Amino acid sequence: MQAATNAQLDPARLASAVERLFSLLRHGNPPNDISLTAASTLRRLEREGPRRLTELAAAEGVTQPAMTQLVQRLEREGLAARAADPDDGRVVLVCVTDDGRELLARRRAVRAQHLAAILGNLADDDQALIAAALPALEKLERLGR
Amino acid sequence: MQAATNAQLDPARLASAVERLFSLLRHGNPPNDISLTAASTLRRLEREGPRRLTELAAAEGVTQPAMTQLVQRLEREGLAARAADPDDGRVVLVCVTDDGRELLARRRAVRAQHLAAILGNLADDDQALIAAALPALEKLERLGR
DNA sequence: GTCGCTTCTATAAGCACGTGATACGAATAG
DNA sequence: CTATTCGTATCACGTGCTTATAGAAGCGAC
Repeated sequence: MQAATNAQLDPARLASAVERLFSLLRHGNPPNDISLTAASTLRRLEREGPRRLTELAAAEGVTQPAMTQLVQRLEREGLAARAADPDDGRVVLVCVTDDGRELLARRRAVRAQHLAAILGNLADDDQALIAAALPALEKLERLGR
Repeated sequence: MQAATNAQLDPARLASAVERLFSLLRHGNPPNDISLTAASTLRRLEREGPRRLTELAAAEGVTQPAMTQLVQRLEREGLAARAADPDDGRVVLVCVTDDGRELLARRRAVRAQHLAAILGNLADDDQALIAAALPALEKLERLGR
C-alpha cells in the first residue's frame, strides 16, 4: 500500500463540493444573467473563433434547433453575429461581437470579485492548499473533454 | 512578505475551474434529469427536513411562485409531498419522499462514478493535491452561505 | 368581534430555453 | 439530371422562471 499517493480522494465528495461551489458562484451573478448554455457558447466562440451552428450544438450538448434559437437570441441582444460561409451556402458562421466579449469580461470580473470576497475569510493555509490543487483541477477538467 | 502562505490563489482562475468542472459533471447526467433548482431543493429538504414554501424559495434564490410551481411538479412526480402546518393554516410544509431520496442517491452515484472514471486518468500526485485541498474547498463553500 | 394590515400560498400571463418532428435550400454522388 | 445527404430553420410543445395579482389565514387596535 502506498500511503502518500493513495490519498483517498472521494469522487462523491469532490462532486458535491464542485456542485455547491458552483451554485455559490451562480447566486452571486447579476440578476439578469444569460443562461448557462449562452455563456458557455459565447466563451467557446471567444476561445475558438467563428463556428458553425451544428458544431456549436454538438459541442454544447444541445440539439441543433436549440442552438439556432440561442444564436437568434444572442444576435438580437447584440452579443453574437452571423455570417455566411463563402465556401458553402448552407452553413452559418457564428461569432462573438465586441459587446459579447465585454459581457464575458464583466461576468468574469463580477465572479472573481465575489469569490475573492469569500476567499478573504478563508485561512491562508487553506487558500494555499486550494492554490496548490488548482493546476490539478485544471488537468482534471481537460481530461473530461 | 510571507512566501509559503501567500500562494497567489487567483479567484478568477478558481471560478473558471469550478465552472468548467461543473459543466463536466452536468453533461455526464442522465438524459432526463431534474432541473438544478429541483435537485438543490430536494437536497435541502433531505438535509434540513420539512420546510415552508417561502423559506425554500428564499434559500434557493427563486421567487415564491417559482417554488410553488416547482413543488407542484415535484409532487406530481412523487419526489416531494406537502403537508399542512397544524399551527398556521396558511403555510404548506414541503418534504422529500422516499422516491425523492432514492433519486438523489442515484444521481449522486452516477455523478461519483462519472467523476471517478475521469479521475482514473489523473496522476496520483495530482489526485493527492486535490484530496488535500478538498477540506479547504468545503470550508470555502460553507463561508459563502 | 371586526376592521385593517401583514403573511403565506396560488394563479395568470408572458418570456427563455429546451425537445422531437419536419421542411427546405445547398451541396454532392450516381 | 436526379436522388440523397447536409446544414439550418420552423413548428408544436413542455418546463422553469419572471412580475402582477388574488385570496385565505393570522394578528393587532379598538
